[in-house]
Amino acid sequence: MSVNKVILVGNLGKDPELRYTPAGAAVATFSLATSERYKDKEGQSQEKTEWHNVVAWRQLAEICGKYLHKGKQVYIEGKIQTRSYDDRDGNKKYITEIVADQMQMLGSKGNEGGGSQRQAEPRQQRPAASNQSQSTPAYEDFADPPFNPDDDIPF
Amino acid sequence: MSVNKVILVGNLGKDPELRYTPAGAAVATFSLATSERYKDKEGQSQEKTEWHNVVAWRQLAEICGKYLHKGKQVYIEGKIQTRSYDDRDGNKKYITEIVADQMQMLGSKGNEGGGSQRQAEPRQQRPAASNQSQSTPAYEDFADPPFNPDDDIPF
Amino acid sequence: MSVNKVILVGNLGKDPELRYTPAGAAVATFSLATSERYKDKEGQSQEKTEWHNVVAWRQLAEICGKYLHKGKQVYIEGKIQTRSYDDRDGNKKYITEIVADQMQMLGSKGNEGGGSQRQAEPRQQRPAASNQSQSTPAYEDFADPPFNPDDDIPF
Amino acid sequence: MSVNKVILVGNLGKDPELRYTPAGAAVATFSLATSERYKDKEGQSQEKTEWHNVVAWRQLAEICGKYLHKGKQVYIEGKIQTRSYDDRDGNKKYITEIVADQMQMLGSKGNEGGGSQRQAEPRQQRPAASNQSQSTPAYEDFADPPFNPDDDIPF
DNA sequence: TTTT
DNA sequence: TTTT
Repeated sequence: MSVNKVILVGNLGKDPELRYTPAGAAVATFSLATSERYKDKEGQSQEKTEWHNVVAWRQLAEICGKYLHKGKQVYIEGKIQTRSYDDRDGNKKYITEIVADQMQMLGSKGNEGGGSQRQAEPRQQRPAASNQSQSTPAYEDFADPPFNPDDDIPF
Repeated sequence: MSVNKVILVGNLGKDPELRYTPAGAAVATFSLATSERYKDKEGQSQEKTEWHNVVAWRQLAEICGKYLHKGKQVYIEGKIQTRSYDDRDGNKKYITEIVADQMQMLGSKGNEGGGSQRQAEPRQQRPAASNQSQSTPAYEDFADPPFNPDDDIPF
Repeated sequence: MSVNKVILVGNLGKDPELRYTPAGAAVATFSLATSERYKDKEGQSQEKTEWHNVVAWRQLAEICGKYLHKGKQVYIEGKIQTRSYDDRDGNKKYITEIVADQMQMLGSKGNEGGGSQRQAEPRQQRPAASNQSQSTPAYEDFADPPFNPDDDIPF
Repeated sequence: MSVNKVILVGNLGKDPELRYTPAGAAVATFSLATSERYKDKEGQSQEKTEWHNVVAWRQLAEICGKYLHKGKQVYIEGKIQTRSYDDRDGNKKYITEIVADQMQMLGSKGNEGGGSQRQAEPRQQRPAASNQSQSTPAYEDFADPPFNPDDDIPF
C-alpha cells in the first residue's frame, strides 16, 4: 500500500567500494552527486550539489564494482532507507541511503568524467585491505529485508 | 545535467506542522510512512516501515497544512536534500528531507486514516504557539535555492 | 543504456479483463483514467481525462483480475510499449500500452469508486466466454521479451 | 487526484523539428529510442527498441531545437497524451505522445551519438520550409490545456 | 469507461 | 507517528 522510489542521474564522487558479507553477498557503496543550478539574490547563477549515499547488493553490486568509477555518469533507481548506528563516541547517528535496484551507465563512450580509469573494460580490483570506506559508517544492526544478508555487513 | 527525484505514496504519521518564515513564506513539514512487506528467515511475513521527513514550501505548504492530517494517504513528488545542523550539545548532525514539489491526496472519501479529522474541509488552524515540531531540528544555515526564504526558518 | 518508465495513479474505467494464453500465462488488461485540471481561455476550470491501456502479466495479472474493479484507484509502475496490428479492414494500426510491473491498490477502504463490487474480497470470476475485450485489438505478432509467452495472446 | 508521469532515458533518432504556432508558441518534436535487452527462446541476447514521440513546448522547445540532435542521449520527464486525427483517407487515427516538461542532456562531452553535429554550441537553424515532419501527423483539433496554443499546430 |  |  505504499511506494518509496528514487530516481537519480548524477556522477560518482569516487570509485565505488565493493565488499562482501561473511555469507558472501556482494555490497557496493558509492556517493553520487546531483547538482542544481539556481539564481542567488544578486541574480548570479549558483550551483548546489547534493551527495547521495548509494548502496547496491549482490549482482548489481558486482556490476557497479566492476564498471563504475569516479566521475562516471549513472542512472539509479531505488528506494530511500534510513538506518541508525552508534559512532565511536557512542552517539546514535542516522544515515539515509539509496538502496539501488537498477543502474544504467550513461554517456557511454567518452563521458568518463575525471576518473582514473576511462576504458570500458572492468576496473581492476583493488585489494580488500585498502578498501575501507571513510564515508559510510559501519552497519551494526543491519536488516535489509528483501535480501536477508544474515550476517555482518562490511561497512 | 542531473536528476534528483523522489516519488512516495504513504500515510502521514501526524498532522502536518505549518509555520511561516519571518519573511512570510509558508513551510509545512510532516513525516510520511512507507512500508514494505517481506518474508523473514522463518518465512514469516514481516513489515518494515520507513519514515520520511517531508517539507513543502509556499502555496503547497498552505495546502498541506489545510487539507492533510494524520493517517491521510498522499502521493508526494520531490527531491532529496540533506542539511546539517548543530544539536544542543554542539554536535554536527545531518538530516535528510524530501522537498516536495507535488502532492496529491489519495483515496479521497473514506480513507481518512486514524486521524482526528475526517472531513474534506480544511483542518482547523491550531495556534502557532503549540505548533513547535519535536522531530525536525532548526535550520541554522538554510539555503533552498529555488525559494530563497532569506531568513530564519521556523523549525 | 536506456530507461522507459511510467508512473500512473488513476481509476479503472471498467473491471479488468483476465485471460490466459494457450501456454497458460495470465494476462490482465484494463483502462485507467488520469485527469488533469486546467483553466480554459475564459478562466473556467476544466478537466481533461487521459485513458491508458494497461497490461499486466502472470502473477500480477492474477492479482489485478482478482482485486481490481471499475472505479478502483491504483498506482501503476511500468513501461510504454507500442505494438501494431491489422484491423478488420486490413489497415495497420498502432496501439500504445503500459506494461505494468508493479501495482498498488490505493485508498483501501471506502474508496471503491462507482464499481459494482466494493468488498476487499476477490471479485467473482466471470465466465471466459463473456470476457472478450472490445477495446484492445488482438495481438497478432506478439513478443514481450521479458516474459516470452510463446504463443497466441487472447486479445 | 491522479498522476501521469513518464521518465525516459534514450537517444534521438533524428534531429528535432522546431516549429511555431501562428500565435508564436514554439513546438519541438522528436523521436526517442529506448532499448531493452532480453534473452530469446534460444537463450540468445536480443534487443528490442521502443520509439517514443516526444513533444516539447515553448522555452523547452527552443532549447530542444537548439541543443539536441540525432544520436544525443537525453533524460525526459513528462506525461503521456493520446490525440486523434484523421489521415488522408479520412480514417481516424490515434497517436500517443510524451509531452515533455523536463529535459536533461546526458553524457555531455563526447557522447554525441551518430549525429551530424557534435559541438556543444547551438545547432544551426534550418529553414522552416525543409522542416516538415514525416513522422507525426498534423494536429487537427488540438487542445493542450496547460499551454493553450489557441491556433493551428504546425505538425 | 473512472474519479474529484 | 501512519497504514494494511
